[in-house]
Formats: sequence, structure tokens, C-alpha cells
Amino acid sequence: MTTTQEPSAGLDEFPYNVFAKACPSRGTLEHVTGRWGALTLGALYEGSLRFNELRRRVDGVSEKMLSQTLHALERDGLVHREAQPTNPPRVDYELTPLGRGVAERLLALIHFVEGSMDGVLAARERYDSARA
Amino acid sequence: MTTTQEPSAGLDEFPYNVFAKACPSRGTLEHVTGRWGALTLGALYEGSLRFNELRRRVDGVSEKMLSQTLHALERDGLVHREAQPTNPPRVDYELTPLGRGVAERLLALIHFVEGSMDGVLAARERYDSARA
DNA sequence: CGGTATCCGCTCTGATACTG
DNA sequence: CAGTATCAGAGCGGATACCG
Repeated sequence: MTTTQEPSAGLDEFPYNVFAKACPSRGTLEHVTGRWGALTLGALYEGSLRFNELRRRVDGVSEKMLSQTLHALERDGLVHREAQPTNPPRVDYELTPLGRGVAERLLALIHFVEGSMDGVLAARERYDSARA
Repeated sequence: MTTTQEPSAGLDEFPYNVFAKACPSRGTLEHVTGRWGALTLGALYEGSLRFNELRRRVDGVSEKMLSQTLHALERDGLVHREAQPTNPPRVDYELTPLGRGVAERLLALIHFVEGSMDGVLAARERYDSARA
């Protein structure tokens, strides 16, 4: 095992724990919840997309960041890269089964946040005016 | 409304869309999924905690970052801060109902990621050895 | 205990330019 | 189209010091 934390009592818990600083799951969580990682996975949930399609879908991402994000997600086994040696080149990105599981939970979170925005914005106004 | 993007056709979609660069929901999503935001909300799901309890629970966070994170989450109406004017001071942080909804989805994601780590780590080895 | 203020390095980010 | 390379800067984040 790769954990750097607990002797693992072999009980009902996961052997990985994001709350522990040295746990490898924390890094993966950061790829997944990162600024562009979350949106990239969310965008791919509907189906496979090409690089520039993805770039348009994830409004505001630069080529560099999208490329970097995609590499991290591919390395973690969440996204599959399919390159066709045609000219011009065509590369499709799609979720792996693992990535699909992650994206599902991510979208549940995203939709909940979107649906909560009226409440969030109201809370902000209260907060700001309280210490104006 | 505060959206900066679409005329809002009044259909079945949310009026907010994180994929749009200027949508305010994107900022909130970043607070929630941020490096410390996700862990803080997750830690508070089990119940209210004091500042230093939280600091110990979220392994690796500095005072500054925890404080900053808590302010952002409080402003967004996800965390409630309860200060008691005793000596020594005692301050409890707890989730609001909205925060509870967010934390639930977040924990589903976190647990899924933790449970996927063996697969992730295996994928990484394949990826790395493929281009060693 | 529960913070805030300040300093400062280092990473992350976005433009820009270039390649296959 | 699908990237990589390079560079400058903004801000993230940690360490330290200090306050109520």
C-alpha cells in the first residue's frame, strides 16, 4: 500500500483519507475539483469532445491550462485520449468508466450550487451590508 | 437577476451556468471545490467545530488559509459562525442548511475518489511507464 | 483561544509565439 | 486542428509576529 499515515486497522473505512496531508487521494481530489478539472469533467459527461470543442465549452480556459488539465486527468485514468493520425489531426477526449463516476458526483454538486445561487447571492448581500 | 450571459429563455434550465465565464456560480463553485474549501465543508459535515479543532482536522491548512476559507464560505451563506464572548474566546463553526446540501454532494465525491484510488494509482503507473 | 497583519517565495495563469 | 515553448505577472499560500 502507498498510504503514509495509518497502520490501517482493516476496518470498515477506506484505506485512503483526503483529510490526511500525505494521502495520495488528496492530489487526485485536487485534480478533480481544480479550477479547470471540474469543468472539463463536467463538459465531457455529455459525450466525447475534441480539443477545441472542449475549449469553447469550458469558457475562459487557455490552451495551456486545458492541455495541462487533460494530461493530469488522463494520467489519473479519468479521461481517455483518442488520437487519429489524419491530416488535419483529430483528437477526441472521453471519460473512462472511472471518470464517468467522478463526473456524475461532480455534476450533482455543480447543479446543486447553480440551484443555490439565489440563496448564496442573498447571503452575500446580508454579509456585506452588515459590515459596510 | 444578476446573470451576465444569457437572456434566459425561461425554460427548464437553471438561470446560472458555471460553464459561462462571467456567471457568479463559477466563483462559488471555486470556493466550494477549492483546495481548502472542500475539506473544510467535509470536516464540518459531522458537526460544529471550533477553529483549532477544524485546523487539526484539515491536516496541513495554515491559520491564514483556514481563516480566509471560512470567511468566503460564511459570506456565501454556507457556514455559520457563532462567537461566544467568553474568556478565553470560543467560536464555533457549523454548516447552514445550504452548506449541508453542498457538503453532502461534496462528500459523495470525496468518498468516490477515495474509493477509486487503487484504480487511479494503477492508471498512473501505466501512464508513466508507457513514456518512461 | 481565535484570530489579523506583514513579508515573501513560488506556483499557477494567461498572452504570445511557434511547430507538426 | 492540436498542441508545445517561453515569459511576465498576479495571487496563492506558508512562516512569523502580534493583538483582543
